[in-house]
Amino acid sequence: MATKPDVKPQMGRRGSAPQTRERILDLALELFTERGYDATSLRDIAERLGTTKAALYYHFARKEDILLELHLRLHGIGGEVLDQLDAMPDDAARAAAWPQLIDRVITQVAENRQLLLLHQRNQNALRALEDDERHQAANEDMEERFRRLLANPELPAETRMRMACSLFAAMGGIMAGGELLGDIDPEEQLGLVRKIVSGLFD
Amino acid sequence: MATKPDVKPQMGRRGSAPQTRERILDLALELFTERGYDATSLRDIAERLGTTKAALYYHFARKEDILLELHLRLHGIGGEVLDQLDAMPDDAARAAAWPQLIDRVITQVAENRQLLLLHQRNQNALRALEDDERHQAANEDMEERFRRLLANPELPAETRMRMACSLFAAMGGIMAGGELLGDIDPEEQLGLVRKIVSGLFD
DNA sequence: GTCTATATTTCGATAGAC
DNA sequence: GTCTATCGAAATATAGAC
Repeated sequence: MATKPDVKPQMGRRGSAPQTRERILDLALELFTERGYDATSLRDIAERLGTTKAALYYHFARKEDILLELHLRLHGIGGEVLDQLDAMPDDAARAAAWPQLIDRVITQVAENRQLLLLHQRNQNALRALEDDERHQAANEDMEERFRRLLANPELPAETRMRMACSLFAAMGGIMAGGELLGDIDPEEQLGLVRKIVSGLFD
Repeated sequence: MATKPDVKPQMGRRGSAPQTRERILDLALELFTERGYDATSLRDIAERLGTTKAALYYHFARKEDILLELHLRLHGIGGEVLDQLDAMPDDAARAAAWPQLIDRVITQVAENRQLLLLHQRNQNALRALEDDERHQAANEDMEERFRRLLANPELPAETRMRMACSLFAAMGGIMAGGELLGDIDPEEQLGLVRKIVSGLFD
């Protein structure tokens, strides 16, 4: 019940190998996104990292914990935007503020593209993680909170659908732009998405 | 090289157990979508189907083949729409016809929601399938053909981004509507999405 | 902190009876 | 067409030396 029952390695005193944990996470993020969590073995990670499976187990007790830590980074992303949402009196006010919210979401999505790719391509593994104990707290991820808002039956149907469509248009446009519109300047892409999506609220 | 090198069981003459293959596919579609292809073992499928792993291997030589067959159903969906696209002279004409195309896509998506969920939640497994021989033909799935069109650098950037955003808004709205807007009549949902997305082309 | 070696489990796939 | 039984490979995870 203590706050920190197991102290993690975190960082060694000197420059020994303090950032190994980070290197594992970065590589895992890359591999989990491009071939999927289930299809990525610890052996894959260890090999490409130039170490062994056992070394990974020094830093993470279970394979799940690697994905879990990446999931926590994901939680951090929407925090600012969602706290802003929670501060509003009711869902009607939230719906009214939607256009400004989408604008911030676009920024956040563009800045955290790879983490969102991880989420998008490993929805199943992440959901299994949430069902799997020791994860109750901080379970409030962006998706779930959006879901709750859109599910409110007291808002007009058209309002709700418009919120959903604009969210998908914004996220999809930014996410897909990276691969499909590679010849277009990223900043220009952001501007285009903002302009196009804003057209949904006239 | 023959057209049908291996004759599949298909259907037994009488009512013996002709639809076993279909039952496997239906259950696999359900399990693959809700827990993922990699996380679904043949034992899982066999158990919930009330049979054994070995029985599955009579109908499908490899686990991959089950996913492959479901993938083929997916190919069939967009065919009509995409043939219509191919019949046009150039990408500029295709871009001009985009609003009508989105309208048909909305219909198709709504009618094949679960298959599209399978695709969305198993992108990695499906991509691995395509790299994995004996799948060269019919490799023209909807996604790839859309991708090619949107990647054409000769179209104006805004046109391309508008196409992308409208596609995501339409697909996302329909797909998410099933879970988020369950209290709203599905037909009304379709109408709302059509109306909202059409606002992107004014 | 990282290694070698191994335990343990599970999965995909096969063999052969019925 | 379906079963029992089993093989072989690969994965997660652990033990213990350094």
